[in-house]
Amino acid sequence: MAQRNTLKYIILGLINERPVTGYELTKAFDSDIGEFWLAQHSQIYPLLKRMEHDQLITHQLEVTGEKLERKRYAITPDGQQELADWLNEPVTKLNANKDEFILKLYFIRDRQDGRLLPMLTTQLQLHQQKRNHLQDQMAQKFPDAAHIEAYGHFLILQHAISREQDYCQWLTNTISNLTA
Amino acid sequence: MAQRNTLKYIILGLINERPVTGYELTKAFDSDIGEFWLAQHSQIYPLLKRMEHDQLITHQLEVTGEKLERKRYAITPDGQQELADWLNEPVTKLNANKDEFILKLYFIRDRQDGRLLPMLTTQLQLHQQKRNHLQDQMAQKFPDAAHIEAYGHFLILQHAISREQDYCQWLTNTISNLTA
DNA sequence: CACAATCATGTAATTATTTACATGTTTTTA
DNA sequence: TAAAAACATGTAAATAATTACATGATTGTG
Repeated sequence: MAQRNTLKYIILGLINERPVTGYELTKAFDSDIGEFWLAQHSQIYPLLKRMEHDQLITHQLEVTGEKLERKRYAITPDGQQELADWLNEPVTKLNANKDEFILKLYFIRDRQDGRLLPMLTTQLQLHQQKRNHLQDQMAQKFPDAAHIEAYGHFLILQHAISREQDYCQWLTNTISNLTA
Repeated sequence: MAQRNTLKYIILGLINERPVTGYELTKAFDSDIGEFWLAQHSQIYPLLKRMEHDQLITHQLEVTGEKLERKRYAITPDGQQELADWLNEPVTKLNANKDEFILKLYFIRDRQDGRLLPMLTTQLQLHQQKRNHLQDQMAQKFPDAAHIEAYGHFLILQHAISREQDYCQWLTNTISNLTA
């Protein structure tokens, strides 16, 4: 999916919260934000370079120990403007939820097909794991429901949990219909 | 997202059901399968050519009227084998659900932010529309719950509806929390 | 202290995907 | 019957994304 520039805006958003390194940005996709977008370091580093060239961000070198260098990127006013423009632009079309399991399922026409049950149970395990992990994240990051700092972050985590819960429920129902 | 070959397998699966043209394959992504993967004709036609070269499919020319030619592709035994291999290979990792709206939401830290409510209501409308459309599809394609031909197709449509329902519910709850 | 894991940053090659360019036919509708 | 919509198939150029190649430093652990 060559989605127009989305990664650039995610990076702007993350850098806007606080100055970060390419390594930290890469890590961000292991966490909650990774539920809704993915990127590898090999995509991130060249993009940071381009964004700095376009004067959306700047960096400052940091050194740990003798030699280990790190570039900590900060957002510029131009970068903040572009981030704001993106945020203000309404989202009028929905992305496809790419899901390889669902596609395989589509091609299984026979309710009696022996592949169905193992596929569904494997998938249920995966989504239960994911749901549990997200619930742990919620407990860890938002222990006090009365004091939520990053409201958007809270909302998307809540949404991810709800989505996984729904996915698990559908799988569970399907399995029980099948085994009935 | 350069997802390994998924489109190839989707095409094999669709051609396996019945011989189809590139145009029909393109159209398939406007319908239910498009909830879980997307492709344009500019990706499909060259891929069909490559797949025929790899002897996974063959085509037969059809003519309508005087000149309008159409290539109707059929699957070969090699193609069927590759499709079966793909179907039997367990899906062990989940795709990210790319969602640009959710990403924007992530960066809105303040519960009082004026952009929040319009974003949420716009998004609710989109997902309600999608849910309604999918429900219409369900009624049209599977009018008789007792006689379901393509069980996998039925399941993924059910899942898509459930997903949209959950999305709408979450948005509705969020909006009502916000306006309370 | 040796080894493993993690930190840290890049580039190259390949593949996937989108957007734009390009052309012509047939069917439907006003 | 003229125009619009849908049918039908392709290629080219650009962008996005993955996988592999490449290197080295620091920290934690046994």
